[in-house]
Amino acid sequence: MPRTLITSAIPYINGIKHLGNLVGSQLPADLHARYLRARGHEVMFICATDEHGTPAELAAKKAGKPVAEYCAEMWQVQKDLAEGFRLSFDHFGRSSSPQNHRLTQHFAGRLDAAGLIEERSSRQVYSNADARFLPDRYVEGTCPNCGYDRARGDQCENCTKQLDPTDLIEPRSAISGSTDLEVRETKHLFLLQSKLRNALDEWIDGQTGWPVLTTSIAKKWLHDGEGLQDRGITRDLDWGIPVRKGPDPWPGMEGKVFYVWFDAPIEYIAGTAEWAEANGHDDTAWRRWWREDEGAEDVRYVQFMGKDNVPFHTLSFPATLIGSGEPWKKVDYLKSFNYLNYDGGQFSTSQGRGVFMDQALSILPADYWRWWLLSHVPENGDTEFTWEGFQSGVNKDLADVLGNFVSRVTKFCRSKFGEAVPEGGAWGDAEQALVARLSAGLTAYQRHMDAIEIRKAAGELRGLWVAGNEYLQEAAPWAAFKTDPDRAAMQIRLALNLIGFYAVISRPFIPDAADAMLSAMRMQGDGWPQDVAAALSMLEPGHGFEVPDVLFAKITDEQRDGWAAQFAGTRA
RNA sequence: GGCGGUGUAGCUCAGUUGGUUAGAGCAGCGGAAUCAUAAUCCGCGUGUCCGGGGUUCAAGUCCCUGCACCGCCA
Repeated sequence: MPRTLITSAIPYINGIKHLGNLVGSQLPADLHARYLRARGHEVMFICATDEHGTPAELAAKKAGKPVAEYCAEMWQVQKDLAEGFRLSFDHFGRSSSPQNHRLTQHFAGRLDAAGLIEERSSRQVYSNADARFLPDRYVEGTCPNCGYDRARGDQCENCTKQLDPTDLIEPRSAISGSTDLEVRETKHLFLLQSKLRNALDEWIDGQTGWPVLTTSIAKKWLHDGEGLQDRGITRDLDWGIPVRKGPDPWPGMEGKVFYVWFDAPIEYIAGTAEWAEANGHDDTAWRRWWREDEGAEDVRYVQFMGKDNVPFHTLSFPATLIGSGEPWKKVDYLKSFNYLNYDGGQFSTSQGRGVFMDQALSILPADYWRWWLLSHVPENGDTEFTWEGFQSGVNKDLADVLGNFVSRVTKFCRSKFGEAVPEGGAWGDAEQALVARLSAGLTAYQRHMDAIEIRKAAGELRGLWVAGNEYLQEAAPWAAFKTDPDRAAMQIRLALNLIGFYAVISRPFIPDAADAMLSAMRMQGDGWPQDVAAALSMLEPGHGFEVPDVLFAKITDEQRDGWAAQFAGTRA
């Protein structure tokens, strides 16, 4: 059985994600996981929350809660929303887990033993009032260049001049506003990525079939200017994974934690370890996915992420894995996405612009969003979300083409033959032609799904739905019924089978509707169709079914306009 | 400023290694049908493929250049 390891970029903990975040990693990853499971692969699909770093601390402070408590709550919120969108993670972990603590410390220890870590001193701004070091961007002051009084310590947003926090006039803490600041000497660990440049270069050269965008970003960072830079992997914070050398203390690093970007990708591995523990398995259960010397040599590892995450996944994380000197599984295929824009601008978490996951589920079922987002996923360029486009896409594809097909077939059968698959008649040329059409379409669909060409796959799937309507239109069982009831029975028997066929192949996109279709047809729906003719003969005459409720209610113009107005401003 | 991306029908987008009259969905127009969520099916596109040069027997597709928009980096 083929084995596939799938990870989605892990969402940051400080709030509910918007649809742009969802469509850029978790949702396409879920589609792939569901598809491969349906095709009989053994799949391990891991996601988690990314919990460390200053923004989490500040969000917790703003919420008036201890950061650990805040993260625990937000993890639950994000987990529930993921379930609401039917994201089928095998495990949704936390980067703050004990497993990640151990693994992150383990990797740091290995990297140090390999001579890849160096201690360096630097001078950073310390806030006495906040009792903490301030990252550059949390120091505010007046820009020496343009006089803007809210310039940040890394850059002035007004004149875009690159700044050092010590350049600022009248610097103050962005956290407390305190001006009681001083510059202190502090030591940090640096990962000597420069020493791994050749190894990374070789590894990337060995990858075939990666998108040009992915390899070009990696190559640029490897070779541009002075080449790959060494990277600080520790911070002066309380909330994070304490710096340790494996299980041992790291002299001189007391009170410091690892940088969030060092521990976050390791959570992919740790999350799998969390899965094992949660399910009562021992370590071999997760190591067979991650260690090439312990069973992972035949695993295919696919990552999903937005394009902004590509450098970390092509360079930083591989540097950690390669530098460890241990045979950890590295990514085989990296699928990255562009951005989803909202109605002429960007989705924005900080400005609350656009539709957020909780809001989306509060107005429409998950399948509506899944279908539209996946069929418009920004694979080749940025994509635009507009309420008009969403409405027409959903109404046409789901309500008119698929939903109505189910409705017309089941209702016609009920009125003419009753609520059971009718008997009589035999396939003719039209039915054979339909099988040929569906077989070709299914093959194309599978090819696109295998290649993770999501928009093309969605288009092909839609075409298969249309083919059913075309057949029905040409066969016209409502006309045949008057002159040749057996023939009408055969036609409608085929159409009823088609509902089950559609349910199975559409399930990765619209799992709830697919389940409703299967349930109405009283089918299990397990088993991907190997042979279309056989799949369309599964339901025997006499097999009972129900007419389901309307699968997809249409979005009205009033609803559309109301939502457009509701989400035009900022989030309450 | 450096790097990269994008610019194709009213809208959203496909267009593989350059090769016949540039495609799809939606919207629009016309028709068929009436089983169905007023749903479905069929037919209909005179587009400066952003502008300008160039390479070639042949360019939306390659090269140069200009413009517009968008990112990333410094």
